[in-house]
Amino acid sequence: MLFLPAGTTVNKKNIIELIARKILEGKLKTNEVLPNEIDFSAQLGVSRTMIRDVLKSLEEKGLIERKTNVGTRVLSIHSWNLLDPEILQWSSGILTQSRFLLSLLELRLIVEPQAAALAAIRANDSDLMDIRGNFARMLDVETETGQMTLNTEADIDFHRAIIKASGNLFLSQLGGAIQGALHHTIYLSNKANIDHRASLECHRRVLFAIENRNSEDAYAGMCCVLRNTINDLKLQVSGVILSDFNGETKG
Amino acid sequence: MLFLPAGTTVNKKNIIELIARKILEGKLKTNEVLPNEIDFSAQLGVSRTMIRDVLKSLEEKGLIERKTNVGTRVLSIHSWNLLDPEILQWSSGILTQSRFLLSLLELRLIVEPQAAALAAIRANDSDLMDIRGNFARMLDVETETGQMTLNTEADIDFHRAIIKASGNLFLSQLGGAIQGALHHTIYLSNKANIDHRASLECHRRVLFAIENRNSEDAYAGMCCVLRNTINDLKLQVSGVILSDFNGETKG
DNA sequence: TCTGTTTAATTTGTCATACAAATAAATAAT
DNA sequence: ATTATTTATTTGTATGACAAATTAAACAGA
Repeated sequence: MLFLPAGTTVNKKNIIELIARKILEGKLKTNEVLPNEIDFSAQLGVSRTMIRDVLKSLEEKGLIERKTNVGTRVLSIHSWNLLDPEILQWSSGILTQSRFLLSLLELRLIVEPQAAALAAIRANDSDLMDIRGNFARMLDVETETGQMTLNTEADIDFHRAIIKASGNLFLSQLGGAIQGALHHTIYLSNKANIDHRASLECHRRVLFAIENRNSEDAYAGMCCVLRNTINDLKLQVSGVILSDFNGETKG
Repeated sequence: MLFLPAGTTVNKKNIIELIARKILEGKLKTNEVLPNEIDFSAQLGVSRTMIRDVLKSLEEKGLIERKTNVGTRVLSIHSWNLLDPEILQWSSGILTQSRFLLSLLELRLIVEPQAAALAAIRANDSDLMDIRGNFARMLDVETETGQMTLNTEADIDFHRAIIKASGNLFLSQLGGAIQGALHHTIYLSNKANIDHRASLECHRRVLFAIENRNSEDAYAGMCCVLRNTINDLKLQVSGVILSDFNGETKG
């Protein structure tokens, strides 16, 4: 039985998110069969039409599969469309699991330095203004404790602006996908309660490199930024990019 | 007025593909408004229910946007979910446009060498068997003209197996997305009617490197493979990864 | 004539119901 | 026991009606 949290308005978006989160968090397990459409709609107090719309959305995201006379089955993580921005946004619950989080950081390590290098080559005036502006906003910090903290939203926008400036259609899409995840890694990083002076300097280095059309340094600077993030998260990583997941075996 | 090609059965999948291709090929231009649901369903001879299902799919892929009393508007390429495997598969028509094709090759240059390096570290026995098997299949060539050609499907599977062996959840997803595109670049490459002996040797180098757990060489080998592809396509590329798109300006 | 408000028209969104198609499970026939 | 047939269940499609949202038109007032 699934229920919307009290006070939540019953609409399509909320129902989709409710079910999606249950699946992503593992409350609804792989191969588990959901109620049939009639019962399901009755349980949630909506029409079958709406439930079908909801299930269609979840199906397109690779979370479920529907078959006549079988019903709606939950698919495994290998079928999930992890790059879907909404999926990432709803994945806060599983982002602490190392396999997932490390895969994500690994992706960032692969993509973002190259994106920064390309941005150094291709960024136009508008792109530069965006990147510069977001860097400036990062400094708007409330120094309550005197410790150096950064503006999370500006940090995210900074990374996004660089990916956009890379001028690559597919990287831009990944940027959209990474955004939700960035939010969480940065959040976790901030929660780790670490002084971000070093990180800020790396960010500045990236900005300068892009402004000076120095793609090698942009690449190196972005590596530095990400290495800082990894250190902040106290994750054990090594190897070419990131080595094996702390001895975890693959699925 | 949209019509399905003669002989095509009228079902959801075909209608989705029909409209999607029209949008991807530019026959339906950005901001263009499609017929309302009633008229549209009448034109295609299906129910409004089905048209709504079709439009919902297209909406989730970022191709269109629906608004009350405005109708269904075609969105610009920046909203398209380019990483969706189906979108890539249907994009054959625009894959010859340099901006799109180069963005794609660039993505492969960024992702695949790193994936090969990771595969060298993490591939298990099953992964190795897959990679080895696909390489072997590449050699099953019909040497009609005596010229060296490769088995396209095996080639694709080879790349896919490596990305899968990287053990990274997100790279695997990209692999699925890249697959359709791989098909086309390899197709174009084959059409270029070039001797693939050199390319095959690079592939072999990647296989050996992964088998010997030599990630640096796996990385270098994959770069070699891709550089071959780029040469085959006779594309002008330079710079850190790939330089500016032959003087094209960004949008 | 211009401006702001109200009204009407259009289009998507939701609901209810009925039936078709597909498929798994139960049953009967050999 | 095996195979074919029937039956039941579940999703898929069709239809018609109304709700909700939003644009466009009509209109009133200055």
